[in-house]
Parts: sequence; C-alpha cells; structure tokens
Amino acid sequence: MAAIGDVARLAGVSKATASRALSGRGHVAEATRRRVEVAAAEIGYIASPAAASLVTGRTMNVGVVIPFVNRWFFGEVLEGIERALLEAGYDLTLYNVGSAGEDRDRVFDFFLARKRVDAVIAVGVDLTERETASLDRREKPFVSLGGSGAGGARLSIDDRAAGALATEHLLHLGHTRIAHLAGEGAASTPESVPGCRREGFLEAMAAAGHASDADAHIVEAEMTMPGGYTGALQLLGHPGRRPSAVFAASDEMAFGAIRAAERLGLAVPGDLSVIGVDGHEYAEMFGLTTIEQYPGAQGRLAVDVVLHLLGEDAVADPLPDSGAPLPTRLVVRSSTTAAPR
Amino acid sequence: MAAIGDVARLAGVSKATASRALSGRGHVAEATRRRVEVAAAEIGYIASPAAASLVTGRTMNVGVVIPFVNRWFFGEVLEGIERALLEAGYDLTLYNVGSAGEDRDRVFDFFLARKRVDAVIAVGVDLTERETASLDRREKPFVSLGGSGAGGARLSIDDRAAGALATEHLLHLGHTRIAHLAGEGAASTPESVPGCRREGFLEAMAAAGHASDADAHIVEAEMTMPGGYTGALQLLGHPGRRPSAVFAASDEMAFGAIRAAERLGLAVPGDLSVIGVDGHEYAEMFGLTTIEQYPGAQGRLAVDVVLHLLGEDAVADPLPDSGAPLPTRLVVRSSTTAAPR
DNA sequence: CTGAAAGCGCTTACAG
DNA sequence: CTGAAAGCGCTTACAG
Repeated sequence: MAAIGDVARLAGVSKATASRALSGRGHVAEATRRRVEVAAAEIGYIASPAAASLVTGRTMNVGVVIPFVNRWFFGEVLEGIERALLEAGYDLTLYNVGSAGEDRDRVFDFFLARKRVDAVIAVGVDLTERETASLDRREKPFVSLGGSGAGGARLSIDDRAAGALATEHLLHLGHTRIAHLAGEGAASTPESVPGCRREGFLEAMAAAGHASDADAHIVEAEMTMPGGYTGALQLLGHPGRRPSAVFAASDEMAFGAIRAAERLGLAVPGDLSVIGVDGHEYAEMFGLTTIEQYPGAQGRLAVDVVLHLLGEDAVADPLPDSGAPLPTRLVVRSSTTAAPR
Repeated sequence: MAAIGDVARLAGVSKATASRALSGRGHVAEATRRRVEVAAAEIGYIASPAAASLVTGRTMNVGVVIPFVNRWFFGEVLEGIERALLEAGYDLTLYNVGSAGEDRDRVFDFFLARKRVDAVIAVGVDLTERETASLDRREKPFVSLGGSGAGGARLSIDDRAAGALATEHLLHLGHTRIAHLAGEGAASTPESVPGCRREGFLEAMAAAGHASDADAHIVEAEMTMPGGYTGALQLLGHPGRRPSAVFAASDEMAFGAIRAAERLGLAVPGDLSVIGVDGHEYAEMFGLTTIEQYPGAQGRLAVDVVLHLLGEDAVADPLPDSGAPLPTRLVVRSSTTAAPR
C-alpha cells in the first residue's frame, strides 16, 4: 500500500513537502507541486484518513442519526445530507436508530462518543437530556432537524403553523366536521412533530369555534400509508357523525386515508376532503392537497450549518436565522373541495 | 480528551496492559483487567478509532453503495445492513450513488479507494469493469447484492425465475393477454434486475405459446408507484386489446397500476389482475398478489458474508451456497383472479 | 501476566 | 520554498 514516503521518494522531495503539495496547505513551488502530483498519481497514492485524522483531529466524517430510512421525508432528508456531505468531501456514517432502547444507547454512548465523527446530525429524533449532555461533553457540534431536545442548532418547519394552516384551509372551504389523523404520540408528546401538528389543528378548530368537536375527531396512527388507511377506516366508520374532511399529519397517511375512503365507497373530494403535510413525490399522482416542505433542501441546510459549526469557510451563503422556521407552502390539488351542503 | 495513557496511569499499569485489558486481546490478570476498566469508566475513556486502525489496519467500518434510499426494497436492505453491522460493532458509511456520473466516479476512485472502509457492499448497482477492478486493486472484500458485475461475492434472488413464476401464476388463472410493466432499462440491460424479470416474463409467455403477444405488451417505467401508474395508463388505454392481467416488475409499480385501473373504472381483480414482486409492507393493504422477497434478511446476509470475508469468526451459521439464489415466495392475495371468459 | 519500545502514516511547528 | 524531527494515540511483537 503506497504511503506518502513512496510518493516523496519518487518525486525527490521530503514527506513534509509531499504532504503540503497534496493537501494544498502551506506553500510549495508550482513545479514541485506538479512533480509530487505526478508521482502520487503514478503509484495510485491516496492518503490514509486514519493517519491524517490522528494528527489533525478531524475525521472528515459526520454521523447521522435517523429513525427511518424508508419513509419519504426521512429518505429525502438523508439523500440531501449525503449529497451535500459528499460534495464537501465528508463521509456520512449512518446510525439508523429509532425509539429508546439498547441500540439507541449504544449509538450515543459508544459509536457517537468516539472520535470517529466530527459532528452529528439528528433527524426527527427527540433527544433526551442524557443524549444531548453526552454530545456536549464530547464537544461535538450537532444539529437537530425536525426533532426536539435542548442544545445544538435546531432546524425545523413550524409544525404548529402547518397544522393550523391545513385545518384553516378545510375550514375556509366550509368544513366543520374535520377529523385529524395524528401521528403516534401526538397527544403524549406535544413537543414532537406529530404533537405540534395536532396542536395546530386544535388551535385552528378552537379559533373557529369547533373546539369541543375537535378532540373527538382525532385518531393516532403510524405515519405511514397503512397507518392512515387503518386510522381513516376507524374515523369514517361511524356513519352518523362522519367527518367531511380529514387533515392527515403526513402525506403517506393521507394516501392511506384516500384509499380507505374509496374502499368505503366515499368519493374524494365529493364526500371527503383530504389534506396532508409533506409534499410527497406521489402527491401529484394522488391529486393530494398538502402543505409542502422540502426535506432534500432541509438536509442540505443541515449540512451547511454543520460545516459552519466546524469552521469550514467554504460555506458560501450566510446561514438563515437559526430561529426562523424552514419554508413550507400550501399546494391545493383535487383532494379538497367545498363542504357538501 | 482522555487517552489510554491516562487510563494506564490511573490504574497503575502500562499502556500496553491497559490496551490489552480493554480490548480483550492477550492475557491480563482478572484483577488488573477490572482495575483498568474502572479507571477507563471513571474518566470516560473511549479508544480513538483512528489510532487503533492505523496500527491494526482495520477500520471497523463498511462502505455501502446504494442508488436509492427511498424505495422500499433499498430502504429495507439498508436497514438490515445497518442493524447487522451495528451489532457486530461496525460502522456503516453510506454512499448514495445512482447511475454513472461524476459523483459515482468520485465515490469509487476516491472515497472507496481510501483506507477508510474494510469492505464494501453494493446494493442494486451494476458495477462496471473499471469499478470492480478498482475495488480488487485495493484488495477490498466486496459483496454485491442484487446487482450485476464481475468479481466479489454475489447475492440475489433468481429474478428470471421470479418473473417466470409471476407470469405462470397469471397463465394458470387462464389469462392470455398479459402485459408486463418492466423497470427502466429492462430491454437494454438483460443482466440487470428489471432485465432478468422481463426475460422470465418472455420465457413463460413463449412456453405458453403467447410469444408474439408478449413483446407488444411490455412498457418500461420507473420502478415506483407513479411509474407504474403512468405505465399502466398507457397499457390499459387501448380499449380493443386491453390486457386482462399485468405483471409489474415491483410492488410499487403494481400499486400504481392498481390505482390507474381504478381511475379508468376497471375493477381489480374483476377486470384486471395485478401481480408484483417484492413483498412490500403495503402489499397487504392493497391486497396485492406478489412474489415476496426479504430485503431485510438479504441485507443481514450480505453483512454475514462480508464479516466472513473479513475473517470475523463471530459469524455463527455457515454461509449459504454462494451460488444458490436467495429465497422468494409466491403470496396470493385478492389482486389476481381467474381470467374473465 | 506485564512493561518498554517501536511503529502504523500522516501533518505541523520549527529552522533554514 | 523545503527538510528533519516530533508526535497524534493506539497496538503488538519482544523480553522478562
């Protein structure tokens, strides 16, 4: 395995000069630099990251903690992060951990605690105090995207506002019997993403004078298509007080709700209006009205913040206000319409 | 940052002994071992992977090359790999590269060529000669899961057989006008996954004496739900010779086909039978008949093979014949029925 | 069972 | 602009 000594010998310079020529740090005569590069290319030299990081203290590696890989939002975020990191010359080490448990503890206590990653990005994870403390102790920069927990940079859309806006869209169309397909844990963890969306729903309903109705019309389910399907079946099963509109906490749930409605012989949007949150790539095909967000861009932004925290000057654009919520947009399609009169 | 010297000093032993005690390699008196462990815990010592790998030559890190993260099959494989690697104490470095291009070259020529990963797992990527040669030159063990290309261990289901079986299921139900929603590149790359499934379809059709029909009934599309939707719309649009059954190259395509049929007023399975491949977690909800495969288990198996190649003796079970295809199973649900007469 | 020493492959002050 | 030397934090023969 070619080492820098081999390159130096071939180019007739010292290891120090070879190192400087290849890394671009420090001054090297143009001719020398070229000679070293030729030598390196000739023997296929590539620096050992381990050796380099041992002395620089930088691993050029970022850890990403993410509970799902196979749900649209998370997959998009991950792809966005991966691409941005690769462009910046960083590796991405993936930790696919979900809810609390042994695996999760092991990731935070061992894997992330080592000097293997320069920083960590947590996506959609509600960090415990112990976890943020652990990260802080190691002085590891970290940014949290769409999750809760103290410390670190925090990036997210305004989930409460998104929930309120979705609900207001339905109210504006004249609906009054509006149900909410909430994500799991929405009621018990008001700080979480599903919790905030539910809060937004309740607020909008209360503001419109439908407070008492609202509570009875919430069903929690997994934020997936089958989750939405099952939840919607439950919601639409009571013939008497069947809602005329559903606000689903995610587009995947909304797709399931649409399917459930069809299965029950209810036309969408004739008998039931459905709105989601996400801007899923399938939304167009389903004609789904939704509050779009941009997970790919969010992932890239998280990387920008991390690089900034790591002092990489390559980060061109000034970062957005860390306080400001990430952009969203209401996109109206054919799944919502005026309430039946 | 606590180093092993600190632990050694605190425990009153040499660095060598501290290292042996912590790693479990070499003999250390039980009492000494315990003392070292207490000392390490006290100052929160965790070994630097960079320093360790510099001397051992092992990074305890495996690179995973995967074109998508957000398609069910790939996401499941990735989760399976991640879990198995974590259990074995390895990290997973993710390279989300798709079709040929600059990014892809950069991953193979730079990222994977460094001594940062001990091995690589490629999922669903058709490796070029140059890429396999590059991996070989670095003497990096690699296993390829569901992709084509020479060299390395190769794991996959028998896609040709799966395609044939799916088609035979429909033939067996009396269908003769059977269409195939193929994945992109199926016709141009017969070695690829969509290519093999298409071959299986053609073979089964030919064996049943419907050869001439078959070719006209193939449409290629992205292996996603919108891809299947669009493709099926095209397939079902010709009223005269409308097929009575569709074999979709993936479950996601099949879901799209089901939706397209419904949109056109065709009942599934009354007017159209649909079968897919994958065993997607939504298949049950859609009542989809499919050829199941087990991507999570496939991912774990790929890790077993890699660990075996790396000489980890911890790999308990003997590996399956490297020649034998991975398991699949025909699961009949409500999306297929006898051909209308 | 334990320790002193060498060395893995780099980079970085420090001189010149 | 370039080189000699030290050192990052480990592990591993080699002695004892």
